[in-house]
Amino acid sequence: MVMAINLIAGKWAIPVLWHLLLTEDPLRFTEIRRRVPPITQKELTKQLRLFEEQGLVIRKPRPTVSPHVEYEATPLGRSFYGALDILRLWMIEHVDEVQQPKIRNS
Amino acid sequence: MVMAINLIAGKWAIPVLWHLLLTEDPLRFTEIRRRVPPITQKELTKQLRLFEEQGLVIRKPRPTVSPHVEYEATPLGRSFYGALDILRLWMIEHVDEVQQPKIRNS
DNA sequence: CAGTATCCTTTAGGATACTG
DNA sequence: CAGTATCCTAAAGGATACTG
Repeated sequence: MVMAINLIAGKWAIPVLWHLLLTEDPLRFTEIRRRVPPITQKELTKQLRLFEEQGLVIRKPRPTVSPHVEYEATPLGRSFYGALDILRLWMIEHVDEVQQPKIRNS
Repeated sequence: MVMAINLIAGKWAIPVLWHLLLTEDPLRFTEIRRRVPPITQKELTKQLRLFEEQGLVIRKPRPTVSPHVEYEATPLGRSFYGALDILRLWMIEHVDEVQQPKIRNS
């Protein structure tokens, strides 16, 4: 459980993965960046490398005339859709009941 | 979705919440610590305060002869059980497919 | 276009000592 | 027993400049 949560920990993990799960098609680096503002190049690169290492996402360089790189969820990545969707539904149902902590104390 | 994940982000959030969800009974501070090693007093206090602020857990001081404090999941906290269980089941099913990243790069 | 490299600030979290 | 307070280190993450 903790391991599963670690996959989607980090500020940008869910937004990035979610966009890759919402489409059948691969997305280009720049396109992901456009859909997940305001993520920086550094953080997007880091997150994609991490997903790739973990096997949730596959990287596909396209050495065409206008060279670019596409990213796509693997079957393992796609198997995570249900868990994310449960979290999404829980949030929709309970968002109003959750109190926002003044400071995430320290 | 991101909001839901933030509730259970942090190193000790899931272990602490899970133990409170697995029992009907309130748990004492020291009992939680015993079940979630090796959490420090500081981190357990911080996490419980955070859950309390968010409305997932309720704090019940018992001013008895041997004074102590009990913690219990609220109905809102208990409503999170399903989401955590999905993550648990996903992990059980896919733990072997996930590659451990060498370094959680930076 | 899709990255690296570097510098910097903020936050998380551990260790330890102390207290009503 | 159930905390605070303090100090410290490590990790996360932002900003910016550079590159094959």
